[in-house]
Amino acid sequence: MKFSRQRELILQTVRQSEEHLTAEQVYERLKPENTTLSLGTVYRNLNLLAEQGTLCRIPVPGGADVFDRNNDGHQHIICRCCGSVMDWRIPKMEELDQYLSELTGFAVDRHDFIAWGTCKNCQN
Amino acid sequence: MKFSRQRELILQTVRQSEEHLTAEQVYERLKPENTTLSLGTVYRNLNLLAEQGTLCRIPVPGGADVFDRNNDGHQHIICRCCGSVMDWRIPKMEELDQYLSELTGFAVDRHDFIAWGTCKNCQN
DNA sequence: CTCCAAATCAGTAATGGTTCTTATTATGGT
DNA sequence: ACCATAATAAGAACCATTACTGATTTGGAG
Repeated sequence: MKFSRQRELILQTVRQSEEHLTAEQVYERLKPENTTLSLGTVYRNLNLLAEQGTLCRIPVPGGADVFDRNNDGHQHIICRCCGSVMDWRIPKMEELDQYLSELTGFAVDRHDFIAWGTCKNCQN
Repeated sequence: MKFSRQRELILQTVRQSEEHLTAEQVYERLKPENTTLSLGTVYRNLNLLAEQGTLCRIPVPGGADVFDRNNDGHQHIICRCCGSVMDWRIPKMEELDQYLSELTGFAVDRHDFIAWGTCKNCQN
């Protein structure tokens, strides 16, 4: 894998963000100072980094997927109202893959868990 | 909600299927004998039935959502290889929403859980 | 049964997120 | 400096899904 300025910028953008970002958001943040950057490049690199395990791609039913700097096993809670994505580490959750493999015969290697609700802010 | 022949056909198709079906698959099964049926109608009715709780819509990252006749709390395991979707009931999983609500401050009302792996058939 | 408003429909256009294609440019080893 | 390879920008293509349109069906009231 060759070094590329774009890939570095994209990785740093996700790493430096407190929130989870969509590809579009990464693009918008970088575009002003990198006028030739293209959205396709953002997607390609985010996918590469996710496959390689550097980042984590979180599928969001009904919306654009978001990318997370943390790749350790944790789960996500999405606010129906404002769309914010919160991380939460649910104990015993990693053991589930093993548990499911034994019981179902599937060779389970990962899972997506998304809880839906209303965040504290939006409850007011 | 008024009675409609189309809605009834769509519901029966999902109910009678052993597998989980995409909207497209429901459409393909009904189209031959219902030549004027349109895909939009299938989507609209599947959504209605899902909102109403009669069916369950399962989001499939990277593919078309599937619909399930069972709406009781259970989880899904998808084969990366053949795409088949298996149901599995994971104990204690319903309690998670309550658990998360207490800990995170979100008012959690549901969750999606999808495990990814290789089914027994495809392992050979 | 007939009339009518509301629900539903078929057909099709539009949307949005994402990937693919193509021709061009950057990278890093020799 | 040269060259094969990787990466890029730009935009077209793709796919699942929804939105829009004007026509049709439904079920209750008279």
